[in-house]
Amino acid sequence: MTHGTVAAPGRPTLEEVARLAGVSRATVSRVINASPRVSPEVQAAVEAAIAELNYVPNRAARSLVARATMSIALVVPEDAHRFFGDPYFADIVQGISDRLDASEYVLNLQLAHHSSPSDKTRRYLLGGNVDGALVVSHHSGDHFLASIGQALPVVFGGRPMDEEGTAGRPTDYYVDVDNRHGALQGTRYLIESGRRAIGTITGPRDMPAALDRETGWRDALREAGLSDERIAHGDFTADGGARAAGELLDRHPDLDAIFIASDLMASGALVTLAERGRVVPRDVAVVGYDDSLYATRGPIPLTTVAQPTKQMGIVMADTLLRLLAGEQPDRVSLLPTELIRRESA
Amino acid sequence: MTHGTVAAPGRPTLEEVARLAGVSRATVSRVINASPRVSPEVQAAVEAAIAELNYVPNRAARSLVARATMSIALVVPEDAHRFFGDPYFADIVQGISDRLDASEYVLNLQLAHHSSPSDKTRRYLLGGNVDGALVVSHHSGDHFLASIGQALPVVFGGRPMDEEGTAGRPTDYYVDVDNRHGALQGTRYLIESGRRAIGTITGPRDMPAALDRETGWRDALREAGLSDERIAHGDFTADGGARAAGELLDRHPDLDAIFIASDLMASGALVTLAERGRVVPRDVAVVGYDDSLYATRGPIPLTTVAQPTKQMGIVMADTLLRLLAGEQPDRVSLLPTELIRRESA
DNA sequence: CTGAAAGCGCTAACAC
DNA sequence: GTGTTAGCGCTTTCAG
Repeated sequence: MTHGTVAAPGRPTLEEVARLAGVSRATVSRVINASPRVSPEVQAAVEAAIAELNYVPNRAARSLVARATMSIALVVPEDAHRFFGDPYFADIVQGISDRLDASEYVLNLQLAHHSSPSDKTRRYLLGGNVDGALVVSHHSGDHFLASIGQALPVVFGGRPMDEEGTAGRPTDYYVDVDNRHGALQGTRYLIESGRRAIGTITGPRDMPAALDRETGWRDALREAGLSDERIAHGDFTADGGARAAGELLDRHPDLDAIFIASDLMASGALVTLAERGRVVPRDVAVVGYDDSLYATRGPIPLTTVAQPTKQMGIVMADTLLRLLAGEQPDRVSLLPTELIRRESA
Repeated sequence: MTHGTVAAPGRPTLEEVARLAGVSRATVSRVINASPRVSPEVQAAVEAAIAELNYVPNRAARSLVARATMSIALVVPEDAHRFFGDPYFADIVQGISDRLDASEYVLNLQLAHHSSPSDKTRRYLLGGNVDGALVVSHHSGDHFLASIGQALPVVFGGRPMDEEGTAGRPTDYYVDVDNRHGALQGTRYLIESGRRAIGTITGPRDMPAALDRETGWRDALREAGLSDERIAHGDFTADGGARAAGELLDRHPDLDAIFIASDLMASGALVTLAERGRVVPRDVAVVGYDDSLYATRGPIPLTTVAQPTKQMGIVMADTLLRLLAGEQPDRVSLLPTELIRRESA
C-alpha cells in the first residue's frame, strides 16, 4: 500500500491542504469550521484537497487556541472488576454515551482506582485534557475528586460526600436517585406483607447512596414502630452480600425479611439463605435494589427497587453539557424510584 | 499579554510560574521535565512556585510541540452492555491498566458501538488525541478500525480479521490466546471421557476467536473419527447460549456433550439443559471457555478452558508501549490455554 | 547553568 | 470572500 518512495509524510497539516487547494490557511480553517462566507468553488477545492490528503485537524493545536478539548472525562474511582461486575455502571455509561453521541463531545473513561494513588489522573483532569468531568461511585476518601470541582465543571452521579461524610456541598452539581425514598418503598412493602423482623444489608458506609438507603430502611421501620437493630454491612459485591446475610442470620435467627441495598448483594445473600435452609420468600422475604440483571437472572426473581439508571447517565451528561454551554442547569436532579414486585417478597 | 496579566485566575501558565520564581520560562520547563542541569536553588524556587500556584502543565501545548499526547486509546467496538457484561473485558482492562500504571501513559477508553456510525471515534483516533490504540473485540465489519493501523500504532486483542474474514494481515500487531488449541484440549477431554455425540455452541461468526474455537472443536472430532455436525451458533451472551442449546437438543436429541465457546453462553445453556431435564454431566457433559466468574458462580462448576486474559491485557499494553518507544516487539504473541477440570464434564 | 528566540498546527481578529 | 497577522502554552536549539 505504500506506493510512493517519498519519506513518510506524517499526518498532513492544514497548511498542506491550503497549498494543495491553492488558498490560505485561514480559508481552509473556515471550511473546516463551516463558516458561512466561503465561495462554493473554493469550498469544493478545499474539500477535495482534504479528501485527497486524508486530512484530519490536529486536536492539540485546535484545543490550544480554542481553549476547549471537546472531550469530557468519566472518572470511576473503582478497580476494573468492581466497575465491570456491576450492571449499574453499564447502564450509566450507556446513558452518558447516548447523550454524548448527540453532541460534539467524546467520552473519555478514566479508571482511577485507589490502589495506585499516583496522581496521573489528577494531572490528566487538571492538565486541560478535558473540558469537564463526570464522576460516578464517589467515595468519601476521594479527596482530590472533591477538589477538582473548583478547576473544572464536574457533575457527580450520586450525591457527593464531603469530608465529614455528611451532605453534598451546595456548590456541587449532581444527579441522584431518591435512594432514601426507594428504600422506604421497599421496606414498607415488607411491612405491609406482614413481616416484622426486618433486617438490612447495606452498601459501603463511605458511599452516600448506601447511607441513604439505610436511612430509608430505618425510617420505614420506625414509622411502623419496629426494631431497626438487624443490620449488616456489605460492600456492593455478591460475596459481601453472602457474608452479610450469614452475619444477620447468626445474630438474629428470627429474621423474616431483608431489605438489601443492591441486587448483586442480594444474589449472594440468596445463596447463603439457601445454604442455611431458609426458603425465600416463605421464611425470609427479600427485597433488592437496582432492578439489574441479577434481579431476574438468579434462582428467584427478585422484588426490587428500580432506579432509572440509564436516565441518570443521560441527565448527568446533559447537565454537564449545559454547564459547558454556559447555561445554568439545576444543581441537583433527583430521579424517582419504583418498586418492582416479583417473587422474593 | 499586552493587557495587564490581571486576567481571570484560570489555570496558571508556565509563564506565571516563571515570573513568580523569578526565572525564565525555559528554566521552568527544565525543572518540569527533570532536566539535569538546573541549580538546586533555582529548582527549589521553581518547585515552590509550582506548588503555590497549583500549576499543572497544559497538555495540549505540550503535545503540540512534543508531537506526543502520552495517552493511548482502548477502542471497544461494542455497546456498553456487551462490554460490561462480559468479565473477559474486565480482565483485559485490568491487565492493560496495570501495565500502563507503570508507564507515563494514560488510558483512554473509547466505546465505539456500531449503532452510532458517526466517525467521531475515527476523527478522535486520527486527530492526534492519542499516540496509539489498543483494539479489543474486533469484528470484521469494522473497516475503519482495520485502516487506522496505517496512521497509528495499533495492537489488537485477538487476531484481527481482514475484509475477507480470513486471516490477520502480517502487518498487524496482535496478541491472542491459542484459541484453536484451547478448543482442541477441551474437546479431546470430552472424547477421552467417552463422549461421542459432541456438539458445540460457537461465538459470532465474524469474530476470529469464535472461528478458531470452532476449528479446534472440529479438528479434535476429526482426529477421533467423530461427526462434527452438531453445531449451533451463539453470540457470546447467556441468552444466545440458552437458545443455541435448545436448537442443538432439538436437532440432535442424542447429544451427550457440548463444547461451548464461552462460559457466559454455557451459563445460559445450563439453564436450557435443566429445563429439558438433562442432567449435567450425567446426560450431557459441558466444557466452557474463559474460566470466568460464570464458570464458578453457576449451579454447576464448569469444566472450562482457561485463558490468561489479564496477561493478555498486559502483553497488549506492553507491545504498544514498545512500539511507541521505537522498539520492534513481536507482531504476534500467542498465549497458552489450560483446561480446568470441574464438575460439568 | 540560564535566557532569548523560534516555532508546533490551528483559529481569530483585522485588513483588503 | 479571502489573505495577513498574531498568538494559544509549551519545548528546544543556540548563545552567553
